[in-house]
Formats: sequence, C-alpha cells, structure tokens
Amino acid sequence: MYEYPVEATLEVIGGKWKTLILCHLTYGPKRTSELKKLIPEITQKMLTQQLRELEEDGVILRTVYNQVPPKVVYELSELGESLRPVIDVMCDWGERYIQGKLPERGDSGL
Amino acid sequence: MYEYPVEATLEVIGGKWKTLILCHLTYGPKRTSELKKLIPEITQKMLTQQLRELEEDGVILRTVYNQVPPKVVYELSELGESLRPVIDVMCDWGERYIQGKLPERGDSGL
DNA sequence: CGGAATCCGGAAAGATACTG
DNA sequence: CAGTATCTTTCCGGATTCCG
Repeated sequence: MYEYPVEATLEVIGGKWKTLILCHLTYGPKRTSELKKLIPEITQKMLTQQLRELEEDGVILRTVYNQVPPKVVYELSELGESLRPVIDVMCDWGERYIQGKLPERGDSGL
Repeated sequence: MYEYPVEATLEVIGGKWKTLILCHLTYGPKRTSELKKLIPEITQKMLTQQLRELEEDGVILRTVYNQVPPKVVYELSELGESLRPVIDVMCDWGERYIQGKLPERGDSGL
C-alpha cells in the first residue's frame, strides 16, 4: 500500500492543520470553539474538515452532547495517544529552532 | 512569531512532500533524478519547488556540477541532520501503524 | 539529456454568510 | 455553538518548452 512507512504517518497527520490540532489535544480534550480560539488562523471549514479526517483515521474521538447550544468535544483516542512521541519530538525541535539552539542554516547565508 | 513551537517545525517540514524527501535524504545524498525515481508520484515541478523551499530554509544543501548532462545533488545540511530524530520517530510510527502493532482505531470500527 | 521554468485546467483552501 | 453553503483565491498536476 505504501512505498515507505513514513507515507502512512503523513497520510494520518500530514494534513495542513492536523499536527497542530493534535498538539493542542495532547493537553486534554477540547471543544470546537476552544480549538478555534487556540488556532485563530484556521477557518471554521478547515477545522471541521481536518477534525473529520482525524476522526475517520481513528486518532481522535468526537463526543456530541445533545443540548442547546450544541457542545462537541474532541480528544485523543488510544491510537492518537500513540502519536504523542511524534508530536513531542516535533514540538521539541520547533522550540530549539526558535531559540536558535540548532546548527546554523546550511546555506551560504545569502 | 509563532504561537506554538510546533508551528515552526511545520513551517519547515510541513510541505506536502518535504518529509518524504528528507526521509530519503537521511540515507545519503541524492541527485534530482534519483529522488524522482524514489518518489514516482511527485511531479517534476513539485519536486523542484519543495527542494527549493527546503534549501531556502537551510535544511538541505544543493550542489550543482557544471557539466553536460547536468548533475545536481541534494543532501542534508547540519540543520537538516538535526531533524533526524523527527524523521525517525515518524518512520517508526508509520511502520508500527502498517504492521498493526498500534492500538485499535478509536472509533466504532464500522 | 538532466534539471528546471512556464502555462493552463482542476482541486484544495481561504473568507464570509447562513442554518439548526 | 457547530457545522454548512457559496464564492474567491491559491495551490497542484500535467504537458510543453527552455537551457547548459
């Protein structure tokens, strides 16, 4: 099915906003409006779409509370929990990257 | 600049084909045609584009040999090497995912 | 001949308004 | 509050063309 294993990973978390969403969900369950507030640049449409795909891939759970106003909560599934090491190492690299604690950029600096 | 560190990571390796390209480069320098052969589904255009962006972000080095026929070789820079743990953990998860060694999908299974 | 740039049609993503 | 529908804009795939 996949030429290389990493393609499977990309299939699951490769969406434009998926890793960021999962990153926020590692801190606990979040409802839609919370995620929207945590990721202001995302549009409602893309948020819904990416959440749907994550749900279909079984990495997050979606719980709907039948009430008015509506309440929908998303959280990591067991499979999603298994992605923690991936998320963590990505967050970690990003931190060091921002803080300049990584090797210099490999080019001539232009 | 970034709301969350992981956004920096996504900025660098978040492109559609970047992680896969980097994955192949972890096995050693590759010329354009080799990468094209390793990733048949990618178009020449996207390959060039993603390689340019990776180069601009300083994670890969581009060496042009002035000869006929042309020869261009790409390899990880020092900064790119620092991404190895990220790539590795992603490959590792993908392997276990494919082999069914991960928790069941979190949904009702349908 | 390998590598990259260009042009165009289609698909995906952004913005916004609307519904239950 | 969540999610949908519509429209616009950007991005991607494929073919062709260009250059050394």
